[in-house]
Amino acid sequence: MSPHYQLHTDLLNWYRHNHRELPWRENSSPYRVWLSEIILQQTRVDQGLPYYLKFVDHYPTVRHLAEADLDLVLKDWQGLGYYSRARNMHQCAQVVMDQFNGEFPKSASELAKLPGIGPYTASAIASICFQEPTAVVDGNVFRVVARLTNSNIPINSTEGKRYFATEAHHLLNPVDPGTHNQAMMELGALVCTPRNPSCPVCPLRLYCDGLKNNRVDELPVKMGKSVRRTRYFNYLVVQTDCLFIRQRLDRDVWFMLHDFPLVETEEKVNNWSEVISLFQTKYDLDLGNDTNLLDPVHEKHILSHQTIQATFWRLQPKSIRFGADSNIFEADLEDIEERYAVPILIKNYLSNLNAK
DNA sequence: AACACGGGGGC
DNA sequence: GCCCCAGTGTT
Repeated sequence: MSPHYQLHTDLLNWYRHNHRELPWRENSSPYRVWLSEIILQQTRVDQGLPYYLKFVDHYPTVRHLAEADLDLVLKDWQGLGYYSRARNMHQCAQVVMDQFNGEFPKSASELAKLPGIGPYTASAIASICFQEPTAVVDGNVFRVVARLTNSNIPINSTEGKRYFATEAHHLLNPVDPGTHNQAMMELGALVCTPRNPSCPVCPLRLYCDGLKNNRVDELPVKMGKSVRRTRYFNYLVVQTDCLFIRQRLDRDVWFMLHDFPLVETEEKVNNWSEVISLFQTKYDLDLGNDTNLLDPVHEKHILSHQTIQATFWRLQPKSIRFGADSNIFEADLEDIEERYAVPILIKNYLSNLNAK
């Protein structure tokens, strides 16, 4: 019998009575578990749930997803963030179709070779769908184990990753690893929360060294985060019947999403003449006479590693032309709504445009 | 080993 | 308005 038998029993009893009813937990196929895990990486359940339902609806099987157009997949993903997840998910579906005959591999080590599937997602699918005894280590598990073991090792250090993965493996319930893993994560989400955890009702309170030492509020320990750089985006918004947009194809944030013709500057640009000059240089912009120049709109958009100070330079030209080698094209609002994925910064701007 | 990659919620 | 959350891939 496992030395953690009583802990396992208490945890599973708590899970049985307190877990949330979520669609991917009923009749879970590997495809649906995979879909939910990809969507829920770095994403709260509340935010990811509507996306999960949309993807199951639009792409009921891995074949549907594999055969779908990437731009439409990105459009369905719009707003979730970390768009490489959508690209890797799409590619993964194609690999599963082409190389695995439409069936997900059953072991964590095989799963981890697929695009977008790392150690966490591989363990989640293998344990939940195929009962492989492999421990998941997500942010919840890091926190639960750090408190349980009263460990000061930073969870985002190399040593921490190794240590907490080892500890999570020792804690794993070999009888039902899939449910155990889900219970650990659910405990972190509902009870052992980052702030104001509910220790008095925690099923593991009697086993928790952090609680015994009154150190729950100090755990887990984390190393300092890097600084955020500031970038200045100058967007040219051509307000005619259509809008001029472009797909972002450089190696940069929001890869493959769409925004407006853009000149990035080191400093904030404050006047129209400088903006027009910059666009003439970069895009070979040809602006007719009698162009109506409107007041610029300023928006600040904060990402995890950068702060984007965006200025929307709005103009209403009689005629306008961009150089032939740019990938700028015209689309109306309806097209953008239906077909072209845009960052939230752009979506919000367009929404305000509509409201006025 | 360090960095890049979004967006939303809590206080 | 600021702080926090956090898997995977790339360099």
